[in-house]
This record gives sequence, structure tokens and C-alpha cells, in this order.
Amino acid sequence: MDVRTICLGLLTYGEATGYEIKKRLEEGAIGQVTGVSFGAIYPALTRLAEDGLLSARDEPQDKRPDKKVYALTEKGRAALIEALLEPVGEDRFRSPFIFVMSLADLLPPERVQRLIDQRIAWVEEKRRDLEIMFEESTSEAQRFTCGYGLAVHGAELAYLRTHRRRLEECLAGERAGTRTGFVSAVEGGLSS
Amino acid sequence: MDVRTICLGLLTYGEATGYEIKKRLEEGAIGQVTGVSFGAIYPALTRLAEDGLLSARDEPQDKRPDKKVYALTEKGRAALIEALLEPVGEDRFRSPFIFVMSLADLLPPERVQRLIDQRIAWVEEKRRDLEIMFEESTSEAQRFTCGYGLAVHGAELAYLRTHRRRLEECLAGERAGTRTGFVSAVEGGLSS
DNA sequence: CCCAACATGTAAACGGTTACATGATTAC
DNA sequence: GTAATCATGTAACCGTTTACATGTTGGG
Repeated sequence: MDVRTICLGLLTYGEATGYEIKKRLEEGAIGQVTGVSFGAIYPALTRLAEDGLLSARDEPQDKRPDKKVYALTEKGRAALIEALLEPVGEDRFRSPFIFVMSLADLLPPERVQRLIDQRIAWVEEKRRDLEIMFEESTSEAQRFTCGYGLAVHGAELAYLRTHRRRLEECLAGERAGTRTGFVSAVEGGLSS
Repeated sequence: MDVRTICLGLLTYGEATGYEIKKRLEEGAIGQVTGVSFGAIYPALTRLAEDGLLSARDEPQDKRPDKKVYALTEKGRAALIEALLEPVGEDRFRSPFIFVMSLADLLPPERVQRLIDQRIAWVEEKRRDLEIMFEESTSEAQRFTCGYGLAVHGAELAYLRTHRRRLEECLAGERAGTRTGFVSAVEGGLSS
């Protein structure tokens, strides 16, 4: 999803400035699966307005710099829907954590343990955020999105907790002289 | 994770050519969370060899172009471990599908239904791939990685199936005149 | 007193992908 | 015959991030 479509999408929730669009992104569930910085947003908004997909209004503020408030035009709404009807691209998931874990044999067990602990804390936080977002959602579609994240991160958490425990047992086993691999098969088998 | 670290990581499974590194990436579980193209791999390998992190050997082949087989040096292995001990970066997840779903209100229900169906098919395929990768894994760390994907995608699948059904009911309800939101709350509550 | 939030914008740098160039072999 | 696999490499291009430039207000 390119910056343009993201901006159009965020503006369906009402008119906003570039700054506010960034905030909606960061504070909403959509920000979990998309991300753009000011350096990309501002030029995109300018072009979108030039193309007639957005209306721009200058709002002078005293004691603060002027605001440029953008709103979807009919043409913009049509362009957004058109974009949403196009075939969706593939997910793009980059996880340094999982990459490092895939090479865990090379690392001291304490490092792996810490990595998992940090990850658990991070996922827990993410889930807390998502719960708040879920409550604050104003549309079914937004609730669907938050629910998605909650479901996925819930499973992640369960997996991590199980394997953290397994790692602990292994370390204990090593001290006791019982050598076992520190990570073992997925519980419940492979099929679901 | 930059190309260099990825190449070093892939070479811990044994010496390989640039072409083979790409294959390991695509066919292994690590490819699910990292991705690089030839255009990035080849220059990276050249530089890595220049820096003494890899040894390069030219293997002439008859009936085929020459191979450049790279292998980790001691220095390279040390550099990799050093990189793995550094603080891991954040996940970066981009999902056009979830973005579109977050704006599902704007779309015809049939479109949403199809999107979910396609997604289910895609996740099912991904899971089949991961099951094979799990079976073929040679280390506990690799099994951990595959198991991770299986757990997460399993939850995703369950969520999608539930919500697909709900959407169906909603459509049926609409035909019968009973108006309900097409997506509803996450079953089992929000906490876990 | 300094930092965070508010507010917009530009330019350089970066990391990467895509396309191109080349060419033989094998399997359908 | 034609597509896929094997095999390496370069250059142009692309979207984004980072840093910079500028300035006010309010809270700790």
C-alpha cells in the first residue's frame, strides 16, 4: 500500500492535517500493518490535492504555525475505492527476532532466554494497545482489524510462553547432566 | 537484518553460491521473515569476501557457468555472532490485506468475502509449506522458527474462518431483513 | 531550563528491487 | 518450442527514512 492510498484511507475518518494523519496511523490499528513518515506524507498530500483527490484548506492559528487541513473529495473517495478493489499485494513481514532465533544454536542460552522474555513483554504491550484500540473502534471493520491482531499475538504469546518454559527445563537438565535440545516440537502436533 | 548478516547466517548451514543462498532463503523458514534479491546478494557476497568474512572459491563446471562458492571464515562466524548479540530491531509488518479490511465498510460485501477466501487459501498454503519445512529442519532453532509460523498462522486461520462464517450469516440476515454488523467481536473475549 | 507536542516542509542518503545482459541445460 | 533451472553481475530506479530548517506553547 503506497503512501497515497494510506492517506486517502486515513482521511475517510474525517478531515485532517498531515500531522494528524501520522497520529491516526500511530494510534490506530492500521498503523500496525502500514507505516509512513512525515517525509513521505507531506509530499503525498500536496500531490493528492494537486490531483483533485483532496481539498486543502489553510487554517491560520494564533500562537501556532498554520495548519493545512485536507479532506477527501468525491474524486478522492472514488480513487480510494478503486484502489481497494485492485488485487491486494502480498504481506511483507520482516522479523529480526525470528531471524536471530533461527540461529539460536550459535548463541549462549542466556541470550536466547532474554530474547524470548523481551519478546513476551513486547507482545503483551502490543496486545494491551490493541485492546484499547478495539474498545475505541468506531466501525466493524476496525474491530475486525484489532481482533485479528489480538488473535495472532495471542497465539504468539502462548507459543513463546511454552517454549520459554521448555528452554528453562533444558537449562536445568543441562546442569543435571541430562542433555536435550532446548527447543522441541510444537505441542499439539503439526496439523490444526 | 541487512543482507550481509542474512548471507552470513545462511552460510552457517554450509558453503554455498549466491544462487544457493537465495534458494535457502526461499525454501527455508527464514525466508518467511527476511527477503533479499540477487541484486542485493551478489554485491554483498563480494564485499563480505573482500572483508575476509567469507572465503571464495571458483568452481569451474562444464556445461554450466562457473560457480563462486563462498564459505564462512572464522572471522565471518565471529562477526555473525557479534551481529546476533546486538539488540534486535523491531518487526516490520506490512499487510495490504489487513489495510483493505480495515476499510471494508467502503467495499461491497462480495469483495470482502472473496478477500477473506483468498486469504484463507493463502494461509493454508503457507502452513502446508511450513509443515514440510518443520519436518526437514535440521536444528531445534529451525523447528522453533517453523513452529512459530505454524502457531501464528493457525490462529490467523481460525480467526478468518470464524469471521467468514459471520459475514455469511450477515449477508443471509440482510437478505432476510435482519441487519447486523458483518463483523462482530472477537470470540472468547479480549483478554487471554 | 529543557523536553515534548504541535506544525510543515526539503534534500540527502539508504537499502533495496527491477530490469537488463548473457548463456547453457533439462524437462515438458 | 518454450519454459524453468542454473549462474553471475550491473545500473537504473524507487520509496522511505533521517536529518535539517524553523518556530511556538506548555508542562515537569
